[in-house]
Amino acid sequence: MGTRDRILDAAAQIMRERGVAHATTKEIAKAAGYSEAALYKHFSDKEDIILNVLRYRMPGPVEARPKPGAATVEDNLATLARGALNFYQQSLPLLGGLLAQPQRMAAHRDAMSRHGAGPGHAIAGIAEYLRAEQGLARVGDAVEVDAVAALLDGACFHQAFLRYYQEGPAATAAPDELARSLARTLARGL
Amino acid sequence: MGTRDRILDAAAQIMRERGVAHATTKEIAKAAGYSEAALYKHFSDKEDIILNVLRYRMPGPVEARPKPGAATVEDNLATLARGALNFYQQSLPLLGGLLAQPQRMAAHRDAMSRHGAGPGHAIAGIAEYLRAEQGLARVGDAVEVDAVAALLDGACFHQAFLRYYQEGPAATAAPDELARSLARTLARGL
DNA sequence: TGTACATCAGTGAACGCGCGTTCACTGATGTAC
DNA sequence: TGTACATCAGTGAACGCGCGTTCACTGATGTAC
Repeated sequence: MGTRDRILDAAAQIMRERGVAHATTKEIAKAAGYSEAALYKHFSDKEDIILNVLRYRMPGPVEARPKPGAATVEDNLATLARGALNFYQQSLPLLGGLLAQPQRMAAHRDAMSRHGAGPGHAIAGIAEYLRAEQGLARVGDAVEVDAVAALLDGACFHQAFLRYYQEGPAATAAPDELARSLARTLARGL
Repeated sequence: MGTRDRILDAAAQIMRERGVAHATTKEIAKAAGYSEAALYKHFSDKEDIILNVLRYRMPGPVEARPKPGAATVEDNLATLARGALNFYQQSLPLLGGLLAQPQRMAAHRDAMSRHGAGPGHAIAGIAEYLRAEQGLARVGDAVEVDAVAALLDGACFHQAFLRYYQEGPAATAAPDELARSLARTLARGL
């Protein structure tokens, strides 16, 4: 693993565990095992480090996309909810730093949209899955799939936020029953 | 209006419009129309100012609690959604600053819980309303009202976040159709 | 009414500190002949 | 094989800056006699 990666890993870890405010050049260098000066051999400035963490150290998008037609729709929604809860629980501490500085947020947003990623992307994925199920007649045609996706993803985002708020960086994982009850409730209207 | 209030107003405005990172003693004092030294006649330190903003300059909790039994449940959910969207859109910029510093978050959480307030409080209000409707047989007994409340409030929180992320501090209000489609979709399963 | 003193909101200027950043430098590795 | 030079990752020490904070002070208002 190269120096560059080690620096990004160190910065990401500090941001996650102690918040962006603690991610100073001194702390990042110390955690990475280099001098502060070394940071500047690999990044143009500190902002460059932070933005690269935000770009390349965000947890990957949810892996397990359920197959339309397989299992039950309710179970699949629960799977999606579990993935979203997990994703948001990992990425919130990094996103949090963005909110503190609207101008950094703008830089991040532009970088992400060129990337085709960013928050809100998950909603599109859930809606896409639901539309496929609509094609298979397992979800009613009158169902507003975008609203369902917004409800499910939003609830997961909010729950992740609440857990982070209440327990801090070391927050425990949300109980599996949460994902199931959200899916169960939404499935009633499909 | 006293000096103390003017200082808190100035700090709140800066935090909302430019982020906590810009809420320095210099900027706060300038916006309030006093010297920096004056801040210390009214607050013990800067942290004290920030925490007081978080406590007393958060938008008030949602005002319009719909009456159980009146109108339709769906309309009432839409009203609750509108209130939540509005509330979160105003308070997110302030909450954002908390996420950047877990230790400040802890201080805020303790202060809020002693207060009986804080994020997540809205969910309890929505669930309470739904339970009342259950008593009136306008909502099925099998409905998990806590899940419905988590979905509705979570979606509003998330949408407010997405708008803030995409448009910054001057984000426009969410379209009314959003609140209605969320309510409509949830009402299908009641 | 006048005098002497107390109180207190607010100030200008300075302070130390930690931050991000840059500097001249080192020492290891590669390369030309 | 040995010598001379180039390259480059990484360093220790210093830099300037903006931050939060404190200091001695002012000037207005109140109060006792």
